[in-house]
Amino acid sequence: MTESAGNGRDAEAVSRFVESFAAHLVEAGMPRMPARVFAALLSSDEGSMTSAELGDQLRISPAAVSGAVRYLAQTHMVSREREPGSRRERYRVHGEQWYEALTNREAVLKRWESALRDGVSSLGADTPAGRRMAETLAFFEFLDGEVAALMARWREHRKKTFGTD
Amino acid sequence: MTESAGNGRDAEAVSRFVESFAAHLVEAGMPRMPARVFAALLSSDEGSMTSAELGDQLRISPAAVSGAVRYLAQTHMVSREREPGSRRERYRVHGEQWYEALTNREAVLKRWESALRDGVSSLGADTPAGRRMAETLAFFEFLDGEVAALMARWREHRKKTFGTD
DNA sequence: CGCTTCTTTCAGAAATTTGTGAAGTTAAGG
DNA sequence: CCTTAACTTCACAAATTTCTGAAAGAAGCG
Repeated sequence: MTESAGNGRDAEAVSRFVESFAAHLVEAGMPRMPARVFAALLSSDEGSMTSAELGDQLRISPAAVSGAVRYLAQTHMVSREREPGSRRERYRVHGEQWYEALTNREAVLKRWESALRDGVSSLGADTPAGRRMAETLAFFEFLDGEVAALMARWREHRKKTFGTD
Repeated sequence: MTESAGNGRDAEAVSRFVESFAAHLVEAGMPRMPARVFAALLSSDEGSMTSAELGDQLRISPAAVSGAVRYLAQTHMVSREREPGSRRERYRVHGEQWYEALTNREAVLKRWESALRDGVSSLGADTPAGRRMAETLAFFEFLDGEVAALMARWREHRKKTFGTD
């Protein structure tokens, strides 16, 4: 049997997956440590781990965990919660909502739109470059509306498929 | 008047916009030089520039232009074209299609799905972590289908708004 | 063919990013 | 309060990335 402890998981395979998944996140622009920590959390059965568990599994210092977790919390990909009656903290992935956060660029889209508006006026609304910028702006505005609707459809779809709501 | 040459553009303002737009791209995960080059191209009236023009405007070496352009070409954000009867090359943004490229993750989505499938089997389809992974996978598969439809709606919307097709 | 103009490659310098150990801070539990 | 467990911050060393100058490589043009 390839399983180590009685935890019902092949630690080797899980670790490989964690690292490979983290690599994808890195490629998508996430810093290395946050990516590894996030992948580890996502692969945990509880969906949450303590700082010590993370440092232990990933072989990184408490400082690295701290930095990674700060990043993840700021970008709303994990939440921190205090273990009652202990100075231990748990970091948790919002179960099925993390990828919603990924697409829920809300604020991000707004910043892009604002930057593009600046562009249109810097370039001149009546120039070819300005028009190109205006069209890009229109695309983002369009996206803005579509994303919300798309996520609504997903929740519907998920409920039908998983019964999870 | 704040315009310098007779080119009808406030070079200062345009440059500021180029740098600020590039900064957004960097934040979104694009390397610095490609981002700056891309922003410059996007802000040009012709939608295309030569290597020399780019190096000149951005104050970077030919080597840097070369590297940036290679990146952009590989990711399909610009195309290279030879100026007929010259060894000069022009780099061009695909007008209104660059942001389609941004969303047209096609291959990217497939890679994620494949990684997630690995995850489900590494974690065990019957474990909590495995189920979480399976649901994420379902989300990406869902996205896959939605993105195409969304872009179709955009083209429709664009035609109505800009008459550009 | 060789000259010339442009682009690419490459090795290395410079800057940036990353992760650590160690000291510092906070808060639980006596 | 004091002790101690846990997390955070900070300065720095190490690794990585980024950009350049220089040299080599194409390709038009005579």
